Amino acid sequence: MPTPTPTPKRGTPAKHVASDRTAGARRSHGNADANANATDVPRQTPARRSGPTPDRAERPDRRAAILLAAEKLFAEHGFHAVSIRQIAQEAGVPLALVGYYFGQKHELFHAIFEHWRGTIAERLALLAEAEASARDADYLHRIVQAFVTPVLQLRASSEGEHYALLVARELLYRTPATEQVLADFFDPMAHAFIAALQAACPGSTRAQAAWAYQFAMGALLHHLIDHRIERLSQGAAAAHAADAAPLLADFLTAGIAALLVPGDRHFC
Amino acid sequence: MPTPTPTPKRGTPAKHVASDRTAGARRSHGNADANANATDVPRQTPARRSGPTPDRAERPDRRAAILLAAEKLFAEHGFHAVSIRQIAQEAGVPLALVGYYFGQKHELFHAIFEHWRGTIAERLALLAEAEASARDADYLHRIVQAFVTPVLQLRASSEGEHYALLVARELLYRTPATEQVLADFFDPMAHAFIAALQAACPGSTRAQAAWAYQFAMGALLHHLIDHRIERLSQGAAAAHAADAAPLLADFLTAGIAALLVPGDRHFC
DNA sequence: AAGCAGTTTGTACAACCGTTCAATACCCAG
DNA sequence: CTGGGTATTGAACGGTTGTACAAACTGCTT
Repeated sequence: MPTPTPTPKRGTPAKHVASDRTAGARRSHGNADANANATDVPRQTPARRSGPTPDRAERPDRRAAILLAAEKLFAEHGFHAVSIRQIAQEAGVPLALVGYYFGQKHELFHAIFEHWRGTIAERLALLAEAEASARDADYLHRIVQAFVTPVLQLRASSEGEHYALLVARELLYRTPATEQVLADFFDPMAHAFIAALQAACPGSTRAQAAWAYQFAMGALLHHLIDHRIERLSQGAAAAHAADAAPLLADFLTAGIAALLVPGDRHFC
Repeated sequence: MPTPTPTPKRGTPAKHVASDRTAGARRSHGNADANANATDVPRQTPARRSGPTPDRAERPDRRAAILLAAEKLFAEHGFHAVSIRQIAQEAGVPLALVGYYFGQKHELFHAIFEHWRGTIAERLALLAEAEASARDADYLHRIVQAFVTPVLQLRASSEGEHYALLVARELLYRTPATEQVLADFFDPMAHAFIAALQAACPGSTRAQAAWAYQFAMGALLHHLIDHRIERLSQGAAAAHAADAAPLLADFLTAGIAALLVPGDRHFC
C-alpha cells in the first residue's frame, strides 16, 4: 500500500532571495535560502510544540492541496504546459500561495517527488525481502516482481495514479530539475536493483545488468502511460487490467534472463 | 473562455473560405504539397510547376531549416518548453516565417512527423521482408530486428537523432496533436507488427501480441532517450554503443517469446 | 492589550507568448 | 516594361507567464 512520506510539518514557507537580475533593486531582508532542502526544518516556534497543532489540524491543508493539484496537472499535461495559475485554481487557493509554500516552479516539481519518497523506500524493502529468499528457479522472477508490483499498484490507486504518470512522462528530459530528482531519488534505487540482478545471475557483468535494468524500466514506464492497448489489441485488452501485471513480469523476467543468464537461448 | 480559436476575422490573405474544421491547416502559400505526395524520403523543395527554376534552387531552403530547428528543439526540451521565437532564431529566419510556412504551432509539430513518414514505410518494408523469410528458429528474432534496427540507426545518425528523441518523448501525452500523429503514422505500423507477432507464434491471441508489442515498444523508446546507462553501469557501458543493439534485440525477443510461445518457461 | 510569527491575499510588474497583418522584396511570365 | 504570385520582413496585437511585494489576517503567547 503506497504511503507518502510522513507529511512535513505544516508551515514550511519557501522563501527565496530576490531574483538577481534587475540588479537587486528590491530589498529582501535576509532570509535563509536553503538549497539543501531535503528535510527542511519548519521555522515555526522552536521546540515548544511537537507536530501540528491540534487546533490547526481542523483547517484544510492548503499546502497539500497545492501539491496534489500540481501532481495531477503536471502528470496530465506536462511541466511546461501547466501554469501556476492553473495549479492554484485546481487547488482552490490564490495564486500567491503557491509561491509562498514552494517557491519557484521547479521547486514545486521537486517537492512532489519529495512527497512520495516513501514509495521508493517501499520498493527497496521489497527488493531486500526478495533478496533474502531462496535462490531457486523463481528467484529472478521475485526480484522482477519487487520491481514491478509496487509501481503497478500505485498506478492503479486513486492517490498514486498521477504520480505514476508523472514519473513515466516527466523524467525523460535533461533539465536541472529532472536531473536532481533522478539523482536524489531514483539513482540509489536503480543501483540497488542492478546490483541485485547482477548478483542473481552469476557470470553477468555490471554493464549487462545495467542494460537489462534500463530495458525493463522502459517497458514498465511505457506501460504506465499506455493508452493505446485497447486500440492496438482491437478491443481484446483493457487499458490497465489486473492481468497485465503477470504478463509484464513474465516479459521482463524472460528478457533479463536472456541477457544475464549464460546459455539462455530459447527463441521462438 | 481563454480558448484562442482565432477567428479568421479581418480579411485573411486573398482567397480563404471560412470553413473551419479542426483549425484547418490551409494556408494560401503554395507548397502545401505535404499532404499530396509524401510517401517519400525527406524532401523539400518549394517546387511548383510554375516557378521553381534553377535559380531558386541556389537559395537556402528556409522551410527545411525551420523544420530542422523545430525538430531539434522540440526533441530536446519538449513542445511546450520551446517558443516559436526560439525556433526561428535557431533556424536563422525571422519569426513570422515560421507561421507563414507551417501555420499554428501544433501544425509545425505535425509537419515534422509528416516529414519523416518514409521511415515508417522503411520499417514496414523490413517487416515484410522478414515475414517472407523461413519460419525457422530465428524467425521471431528477425521480426524483432525489423522493429528495432531502423530506429537505432536513426538514433545513431546525425540527421535522425532528434526525430528519434522526439518520438520517444513527445508522443506520450494525450493531446489532439499527439493523437493525430499516432493515428496518422504510428498506428498502422503497430497493427502490422502486432499481426506479424501473432502470426509468428501460433496459438497466441491478439491481446497477447498487443501486450508484447507495447512492452517491447516501451523498452525501445526508453533506450532511445537513455542517458543514465553510463551512470548506472558505473562507467561500464556507453550511452549508445553499437553493442547495445543486439542486447536490446535479445531482450525483446526473449520477452515476446515468453508471452506468445506456449510452454516457454525458462527463468533464471 | 500589544506583539508576533506564520498565513493569506490582491495586485502589480516586466517579460514573453502565439498569432496576425500590412508592407515590402523577389522572380518569372506576359 | 508590367502584372502577379511567392517569399520575406518588422512590428504590433491582446493575452499569459513566473515571480514578487506589501498589506491584511489568523491564532497564539506574552
